[in-house]
Amino acid sequence: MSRVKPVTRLPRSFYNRSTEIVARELIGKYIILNTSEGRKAARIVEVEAYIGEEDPACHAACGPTIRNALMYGKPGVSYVYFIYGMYYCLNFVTERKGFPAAILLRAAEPVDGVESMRHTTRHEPDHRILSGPGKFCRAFGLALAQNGLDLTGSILYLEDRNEQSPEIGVSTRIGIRKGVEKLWRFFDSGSRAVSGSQR
DNA sequence: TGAATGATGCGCT
DNA sequence: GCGCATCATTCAT
Repeated sequence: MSRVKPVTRLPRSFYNRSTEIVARELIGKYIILNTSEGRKAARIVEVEAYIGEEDPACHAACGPTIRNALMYGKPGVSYVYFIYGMYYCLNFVTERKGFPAAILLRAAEPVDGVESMRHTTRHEPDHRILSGPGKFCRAFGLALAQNGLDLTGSILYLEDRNEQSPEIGVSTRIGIRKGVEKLWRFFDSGSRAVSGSQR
């Protein structure tokens, strides 16, 4: 007798907790995007936490601005920003309203809609298509139009497929100049889709 | 296998 | 004007 594993959509209460805990638990969860183009899904294997005004690498380090206002808002919302003149990065807002924190999605493994993602990179094996925050957004077609989406809605949301938890690796964050010492990068140490090195 | 570099535009001071 | 939570390419070892 086979039992179907329960699949649950992550509720807002999941995001309304300590960002470090949420980031660690996001590894192995699934991100789903439904658009007129079709459905895309991927398994999250790498994230970074950006926590509060005391974190010099956090966009909220200089206090609230128009740009980072979403990080001060309610948890369970997407925060998309444009960087380096070419790339978008997707974040999930965490913690209570008024406390600015978010989790950057850095890498994932393609699950559904792989064909449409493959067109965004050239000569890459499947497990590298989503291996980087800019590459992920490009493959998923995410841009500023997807900024501020409610992750408890039906367009963009995360799923817990109740799989066995992967082995979690921890390291310093990548690509930042301030706040380098914080061990706030979490990844699935068994996944080839993790960006860069695994140390 | 790793380090250096150019492309590129927006938000902030 | 400067700096940036990047990527792909080039050049060096």
